[in-house]
Amino acid sequence: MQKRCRQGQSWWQPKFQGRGYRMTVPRQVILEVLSGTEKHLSAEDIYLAVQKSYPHVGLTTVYRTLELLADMGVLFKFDFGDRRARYELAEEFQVKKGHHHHLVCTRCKRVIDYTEFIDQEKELLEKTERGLMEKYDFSIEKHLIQFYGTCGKCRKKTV
Amino acid sequence: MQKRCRQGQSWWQPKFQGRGYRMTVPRQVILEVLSGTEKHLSAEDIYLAVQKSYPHVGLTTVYRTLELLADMGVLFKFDFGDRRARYELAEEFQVKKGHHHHLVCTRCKRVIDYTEFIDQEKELLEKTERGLMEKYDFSIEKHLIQFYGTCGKCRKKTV
DNA sequence: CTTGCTGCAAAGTGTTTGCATACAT
DNA sequence: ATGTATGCAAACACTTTGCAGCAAG
Repeated sequence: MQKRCRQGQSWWQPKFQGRGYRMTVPRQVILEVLSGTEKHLSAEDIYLAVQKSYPHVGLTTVYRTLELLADMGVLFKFDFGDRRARYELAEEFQVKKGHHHHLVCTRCKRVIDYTEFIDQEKELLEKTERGLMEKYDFSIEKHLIQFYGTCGKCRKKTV
Repeated sequence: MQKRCRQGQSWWQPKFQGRGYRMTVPRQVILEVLSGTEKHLSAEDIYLAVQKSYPHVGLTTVYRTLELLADMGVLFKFDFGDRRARYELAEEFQVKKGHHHHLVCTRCKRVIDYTEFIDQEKELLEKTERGLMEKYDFSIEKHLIQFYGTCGKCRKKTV
């Protein structure tokens, strides 16, 4: 019933203008796709999703937009070991997901987001970051925590 | 003065035989290269190092050996965002480095190994792993922790 | 009207695969 | 002797780049 509101000025409008970038239709659509999912989309996933409503948008534009957004810190690029980059909107722009880390199955490449233990982690991470910044003269912007292993399904499959 | 001992049966000999794999010269040389460095080598780095003493060894063999070793858990494959995979011998086979994590400069891609706070981390990680394994029916084999930011040099360079 | 953005096609790059030969066990 | 391992060349798959036209501010 409810149609997409594309004309409405969203939170990202000022983010772009501030840097001299332009807000265009392809960029808006890509941002909407990223906003509307909880999955870890690849560039091609995004391209295909965009194609449904805007068939003329090219894969190149998707790549260029993703790079731009990553540079702006609006989204993060992940490598889960399946050869293609995966993208996820940064927490502050995610409606559906909060701060979480990843659990990656090394066999089927499935990725589970988990939010447990985040609070204890957070405390330790902040302490660690402060220490590292001082010792190595490094300004830390983000962290990555991932656990690798085998999911239940895969363990049952191959004995 | 001291020449390399290649014929000596090393720790990896039984590792290979146990699985029906064969110990060959290229594999030994690749393992030696990995053992003798503290750096995070790419496949090509390793290939070039191997070439110095064994010019006939091909890049393909390097890739295949690295994949084999990664499957065996003898080495880990990392992605630091510079488009090529980096390899590091697992702790138990590393002479020079103990357990550590990585600090990655997103500009120059330099990687610093740090060992601070590892003990506190370890405790928390173990607790987290136990919790996650139970909740998600996931057998965790390893974890990855990386901090991203900008190193001192790069911060000074571009204002 | 200026300059950033786009699509297309082509090029690039790290990595993988097919196949005949060589070699470890 | 048997089947794994190797090297070469070619194929792959994801990503990037060049360029002329388009459009946002």
